[in-house]
Amino acid sequence: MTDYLKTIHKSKLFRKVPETDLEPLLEQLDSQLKFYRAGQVAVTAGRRVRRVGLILEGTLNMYEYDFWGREHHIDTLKSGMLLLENNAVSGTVTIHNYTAVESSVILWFNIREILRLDETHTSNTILIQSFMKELARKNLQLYTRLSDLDRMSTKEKLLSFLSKEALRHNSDEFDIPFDRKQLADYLSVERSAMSAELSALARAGYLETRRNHFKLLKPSLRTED
Amino acid sequence: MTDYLKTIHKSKLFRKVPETDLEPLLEQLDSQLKFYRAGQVAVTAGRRVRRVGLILEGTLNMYEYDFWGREHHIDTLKSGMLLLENNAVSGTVTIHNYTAVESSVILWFNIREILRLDETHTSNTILIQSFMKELARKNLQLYTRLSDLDRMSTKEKLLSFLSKEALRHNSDEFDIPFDRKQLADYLSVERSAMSAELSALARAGYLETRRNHFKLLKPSLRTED
DNA sequence: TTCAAGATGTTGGAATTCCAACATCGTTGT
DNA sequence: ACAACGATGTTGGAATTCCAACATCTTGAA
Repeated sequence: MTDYLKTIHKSKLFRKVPETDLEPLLEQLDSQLKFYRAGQVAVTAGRRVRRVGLILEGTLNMYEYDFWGREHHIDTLKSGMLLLENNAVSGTVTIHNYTAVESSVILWFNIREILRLDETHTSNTILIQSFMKELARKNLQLYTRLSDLDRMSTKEKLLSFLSKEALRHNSDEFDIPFDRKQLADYLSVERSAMSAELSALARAGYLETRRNHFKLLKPSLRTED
Repeated sequence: MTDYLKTIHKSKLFRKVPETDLEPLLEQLDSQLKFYRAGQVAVTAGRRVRRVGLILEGTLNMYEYDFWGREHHIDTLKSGMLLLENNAVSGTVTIHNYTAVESSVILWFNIREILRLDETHTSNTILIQSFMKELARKNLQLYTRLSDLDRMSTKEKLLSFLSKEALRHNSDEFDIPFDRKQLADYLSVERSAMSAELSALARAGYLETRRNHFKLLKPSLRTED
């Protein structure tokens, strides 16, 4: 564990815990390091979850099997991210599987331990604050993508995404963090069809784009061309 | 406030707080009741959020405006549900608007107050537990829908949704909580096209359905017909 | 029981999207 | 400068979805 104390202390979750409190806190949380080889299954769907995982090193693939046994990719989790945080808090069974795609290290800890009524150290409160912020951050992130996918056409998905990017950058001109293929995956549409739709939107005067740079155009401005 | 103490105590969030602790706790949280007429705007996008809202009575419409000024419905919030919980925790600005669709009552309270390092009453810890569970529950709910929408065709969206319903009911035969129109909205597809796709799936041997009752069929069983 | 309204299924043409194939553009390494 | 490769844009036919219109089935009220 001591080998990874620095890494743990760099994570969003434990960053604000005073360095001297970290080791006893981890002990209180009944935490444990586990090492996974590339390809090794870390978590299988169907198990009741008690501990949260914090990825210290490596990358995990998060996926699920449907009723007909087909595998579906959900997300790729990288160093610094949590896993099973929701099931651990709510004490539910996970429907997801997790496999290491490269050699990985996970810190497992019992977050509910921190909520015990009789233990109220400062570092406990700090950890709870950080943990809640992580849950809230994830919620907002899921809401954002959900509102992009909750559209009936590629055009509307694009406009939804670009609208929020403009809001996020507080400007009608901005760079997006995706290339075309990544954007198509994010919106769950086919790359070349999306590319065609972007061209159509540009022709229609909604925007200008080149690579990952975008400029959105207001209808009122468009008519003044 | 006293008029609504019973309602508050019935909510998921405050249910587990001892009844005698409730009123002082609400005071500690700097809480406040607000009343909204039908049609009245409760929250406008762009404001930094400090308090969480708990809907005690009524219904709110949650929506956003895109860059081009078009309004998009996000969700309909009913009695017992929280609003702005994520922005309040993370201290961020909300991009959503909320309007009362009928006469409504909201309890506003400062959840961060509960996380102050110097205040550690039992009821505080209980509230934090309930609040975290709500965040986690919402996260799981968003993940569920997201994985249904993250498909390229109506057929795949349906199979994803039905798979998880089967898992949830722990049975290949179950009732879904939607009628056809609601299901189409949930999956962001057109009702009649979805209806046609369901018929096609039934013909192809994936399932049997009548109204909101479904029975999923395994390929292996299908071939034995 | 009958009727009316709502829910569901079906159909055909228009529009969109998928998909594969290929052209063009940009970047990187030599 | 040039070649190679990856990213992006374009195109056409197949497949899917939208959309409107209508038929049929269910449910609840009279």
